[in-house]
Amino acid sequence: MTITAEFPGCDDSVRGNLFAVAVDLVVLTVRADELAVLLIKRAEKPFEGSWALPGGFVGPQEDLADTAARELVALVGREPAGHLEQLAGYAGPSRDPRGRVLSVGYLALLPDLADPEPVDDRVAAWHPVTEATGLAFDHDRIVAEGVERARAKLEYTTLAASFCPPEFTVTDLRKVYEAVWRTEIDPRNFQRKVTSTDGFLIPTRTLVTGGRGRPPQLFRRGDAVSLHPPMLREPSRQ
Amino acid sequence: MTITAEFPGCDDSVRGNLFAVAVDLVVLTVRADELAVLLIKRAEKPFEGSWALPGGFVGPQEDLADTAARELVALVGREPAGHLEQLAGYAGPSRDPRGRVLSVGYLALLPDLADPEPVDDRVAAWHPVTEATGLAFDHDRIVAEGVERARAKLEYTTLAASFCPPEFTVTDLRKVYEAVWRTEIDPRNFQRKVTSTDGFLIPTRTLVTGGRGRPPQLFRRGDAVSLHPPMLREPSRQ
DNA sequence: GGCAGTAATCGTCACCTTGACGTTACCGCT
DNA sequence: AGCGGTAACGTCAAGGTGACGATTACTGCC
Repeated sequence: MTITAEFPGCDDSVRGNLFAVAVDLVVLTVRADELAVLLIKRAEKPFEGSWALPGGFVGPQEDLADTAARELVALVGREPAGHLEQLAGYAGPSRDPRGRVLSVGYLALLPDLADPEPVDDRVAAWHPVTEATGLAFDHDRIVAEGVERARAKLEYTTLAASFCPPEFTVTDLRKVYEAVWRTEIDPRNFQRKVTSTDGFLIPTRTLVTGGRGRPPQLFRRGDAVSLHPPMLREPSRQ
Repeated sequence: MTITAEFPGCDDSVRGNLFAVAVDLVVLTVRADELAVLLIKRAEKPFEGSWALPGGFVGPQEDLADTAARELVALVGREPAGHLEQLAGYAGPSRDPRGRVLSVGYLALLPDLADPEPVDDRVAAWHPVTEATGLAFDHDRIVAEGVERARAKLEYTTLAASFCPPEFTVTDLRKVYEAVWRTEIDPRNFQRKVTSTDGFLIPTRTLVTGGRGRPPQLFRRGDAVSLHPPMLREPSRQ
């Protein structure tokens, strides 16, 4: 197949230097009080047998966000309730031994789901991010940047609720923060902060009975997207 | 030129759907108390005569950051003192009529320079961001995202100093914030904030004489990269 | 030199947020 | 009913910030 018909007006250096473009997903969730990333075991070369981010190539009529959404649906089986945003592009000249591949990382934050089904005969599994090292390609770096993006965004957005099911308690939400930041947060101060922030949480006036202790209230996520003022990871040395 | 030799192990859908990859620069500076972006007048189709972001294709052995740095040097003539970071990837199927082109936006924050020289016979000029509309391709959107990134980063980083020359006064720095945020800031509170933040500003103990009023002190930027606690654009309705 | 003008710098105060931590409310269990 | 456990509410001091007054140190003019 020749491609010289394309890119009229561009010189040969462009036509001779084309890229395959893939989208790689950093799908994060909170499982067992730990931040976890969804990985797929590679069944073919290169990096056969290694764990890698799920991903795929961008289709002929697709935009990047389309590809990311399509792959996310393929992974979790349905239109997910969480959050999806672009991370960055990665295009090191030797990042893929098969040829010149540019990957666009996408970050997805999802509620904890059942164990994932195999995708295209490849094993998929959640891994705590602390143990997700030695991945294929440059996926270690992409995971690291995704995790750092998630950590930072919890500070000044309400995205933590994306890790929660449609209805959740304040404690559920606090455990998300504690898992993502790997810190402990005072439950009383946390409750004051999130319930006093306009539009973060909508009380449903229903209680969760059956557990030990005083039954907590259920909340739904509100319309607010940003936290003003933010909730800072490292306190300002007060 | 055939490309079927590349991408062993990938199916034909990959080989038949390759992208040219370009880097587009959103170069921002503060001129005349306004945030301005560096644009180039296109001399060829498509969008002949329109203003566009400076950019170019990624070379065979280049990483994206290499391309961005190379183009920035070509634009401003020398290794610049400011800041350069990746914005995002843009790959809409019809964003370039010549073919499938993925652009990776890079954001550069520079001190105010002399009027730019023409680049490759194309006119280059600073435009206030408020007037930078109707650009070629999807560059309106890329500029908007770059400006928003810059606005957000001034809140919680010391990047505002990237808009300043090596030595600058507190008022210079405040005018950067005011230009980028399009707000007015109380000079006394601003001075207290930036001079009390450890590592933001290093006093040079030299004064600028010749102007009206009390001569201000000159500062250099310090090692700090983040602002803790941040300086928020919209006050928390105090 | 003395004075007004101007801008940088320092100071003050009230308000808000937050960290630390005590107290009360409401459940299941025995 | 008593108890343990968790949720929810209250209290207080410390620190940061907005609003704004006061002071300082220069230039330019008379």
